[in-house]
Amino acid sequence: MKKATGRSITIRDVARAASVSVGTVSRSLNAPDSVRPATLSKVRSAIEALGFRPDSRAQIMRRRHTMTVGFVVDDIGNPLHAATFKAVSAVMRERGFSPYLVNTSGGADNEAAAIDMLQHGRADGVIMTINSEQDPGTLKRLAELRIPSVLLDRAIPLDIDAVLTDHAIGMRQATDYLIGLGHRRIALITGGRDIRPGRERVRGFVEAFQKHGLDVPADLIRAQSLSADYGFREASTLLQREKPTAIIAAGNRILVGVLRVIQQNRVSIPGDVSLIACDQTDLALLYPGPITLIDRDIEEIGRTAAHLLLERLASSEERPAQRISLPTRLILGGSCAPVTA
Amino acid sequence: MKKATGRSITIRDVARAASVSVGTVSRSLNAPDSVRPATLSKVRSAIEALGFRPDSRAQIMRRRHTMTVGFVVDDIGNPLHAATFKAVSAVMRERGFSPYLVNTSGGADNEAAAIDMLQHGRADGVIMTINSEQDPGTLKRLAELRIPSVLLDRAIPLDIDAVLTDHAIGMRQATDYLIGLGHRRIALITGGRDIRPGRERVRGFVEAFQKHGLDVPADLIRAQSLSADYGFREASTLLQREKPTAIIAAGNRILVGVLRVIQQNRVSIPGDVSLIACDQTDLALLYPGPITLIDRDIEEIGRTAAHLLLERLASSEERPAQRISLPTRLILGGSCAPVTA
DNA sequence: ACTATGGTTGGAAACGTTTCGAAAACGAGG
DNA sequence: CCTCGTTTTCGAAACGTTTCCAACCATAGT
Repeated sequence: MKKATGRSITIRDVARAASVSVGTVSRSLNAPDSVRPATLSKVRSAIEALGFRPDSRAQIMRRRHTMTVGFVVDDIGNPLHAATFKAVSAVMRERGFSPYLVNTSGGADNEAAAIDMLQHGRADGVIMTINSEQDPGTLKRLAELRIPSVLLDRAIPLDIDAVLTDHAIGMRQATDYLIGLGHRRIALITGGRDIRPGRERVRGFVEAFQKHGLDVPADLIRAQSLSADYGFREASTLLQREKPTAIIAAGNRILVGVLRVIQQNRVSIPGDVSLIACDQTDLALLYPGPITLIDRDIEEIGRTAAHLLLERLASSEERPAQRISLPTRLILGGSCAPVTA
Repeated sequence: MKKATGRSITIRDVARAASVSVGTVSRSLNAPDSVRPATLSKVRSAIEALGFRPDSRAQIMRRRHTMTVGFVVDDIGNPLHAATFKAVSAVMRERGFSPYLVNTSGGADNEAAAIDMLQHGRADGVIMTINSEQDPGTLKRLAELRIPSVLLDRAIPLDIDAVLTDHAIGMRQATDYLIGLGHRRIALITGGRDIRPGRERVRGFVEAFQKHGLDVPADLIRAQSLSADYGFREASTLLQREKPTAIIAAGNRILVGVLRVIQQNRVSIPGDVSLIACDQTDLALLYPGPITLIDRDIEEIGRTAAHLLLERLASSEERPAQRISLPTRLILGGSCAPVTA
């Protein structure tokens, strides 16, 4: 249990102790087969004796890669991001990479900073969910990104790999289902149209009504933010004034807000209003009973992103960006009922 | 939008372009005041023209620090860890550090690997929740850790800073409250005694009974794992066989499992059984109504850990490890009722 | 005995930055 | 015009590895 001594032991110290050259020590570490057993054991015991551990700063500097990949999200409090990261981590670790996560707390500045920090030698690749899809600064930075990257659920006009979810189709299905139950006044609460999931969900929602030749309840569409607060606010005013017969809480944080309103006002689900959520979170699965939801396979999203990145990492040859789109599926819970009126 | 060219631009290229020395370029970057305005602008425009960006690999190698701190957890799917990390991040970022998170998925091996990777030059400091509190290998590695570190909610016989929660007191209070309501057959489900929170919670639970001169319902104590599955299993058998009048689900993942049982078996809360949870998660706040819970200030835990680490980071002088203990408080929800019998 | 041959080893260069001592440039005071 | 003290700049060394090339050493083949 020695104190942290000033200078640390270098490969040179080991070389001297084992009376071999630095090159040999290095090779003993990285290609043990290329050094004679006798020499190897001399080196090994010197390493042991001195307690030498290679300085990864220097290693990273010399070999031009870090064997780490970054995962950038706006809010790790979102269980979806956490699950995705875990899936990514599993694949990456298996292939010898150390994955780590950076939380930007949203904000174009923070996202830019995160990209910057990863940019030059902190990570070999990056998987990210960028919120400032439109921010010119961010876009520029992404364009100039020199390491392989994969975007999650975002589509930007750049040559970058992406793993997407078919939100439009999923939403159309869900809306369709509600319409089939006789609902017409269906409210949709979701994220802003400036970011892909919001845009696509609104599109699917609208398409479902159009397919049936029905008027789109445009006044019931609230698409501005994925936050719990937004969900709370919009659900409050909707339930108070517009009285929809069904609500689609499209975003797992939004669901938290919506459920808060439902709980506070003792709204009965599905008695007073039908409810559809997105993604299997603890809350959606457990609430009073399981909520009907638009689900997707988060694990697969993570794995797909990881593999996409690994491909790029492996072969340095250029190839056009890939966009892989994964489906959703509707899981029926107990939160929807036919309209009685 | 230039293609990734083979060799990248170095400080030497800039020096040549601006016809100054490398030293001057370096100083223009790091201490602009020490270079004449005329020279500075020459250098700046050369940098601009060439699109030079310093290679942080080399910077890290040269200056001996990375300005990053690692945050190690076993499961980032746990909302508590996520919240703690966010709090840590906020403080650290403010002070110029880039925090990042590593998920070990539990397992002594993975934890050891994470520590190893941070160890040498990946991070300047580390905040962690180590599950293998007893694992000799892990312990050894922690003892040899050469960078400042803070342990969260873990106490090991080593000279390491730690931020702890007063689980025992919190649990004693909660148990006390239930006893006051007339409960005697109180079940406790929590993590293993080999890890601090489990150990302390059991202690507090036992103390509460002893204080009242009551027999401890030892058969109702289930302390082995903090997982949702464990919560589910134990709640199932408890409700089926032992019929407690109250359950304390001490651990937010455990709560998920317990609620699953409650939902599936249509157990009425607090009609059939009273329930106390730990920590303000979405689920605990919203379930059917807010659950009575043993709460703690996660933000403060994160901030405290961050500050502890910053202190060590700032002054390199040795000082004995600090252990800071933070309180819990009981928040009354609607999940507890007096026993009627 | 002498030369190929193939596996090992030594030593130095390189990676891109920061830093340090010395040299140069500058401005002011005599 | 010279000297002195301050700023500013130069150039090289250093950080701890990896990697490359040349040198070395056996052994086997002739």
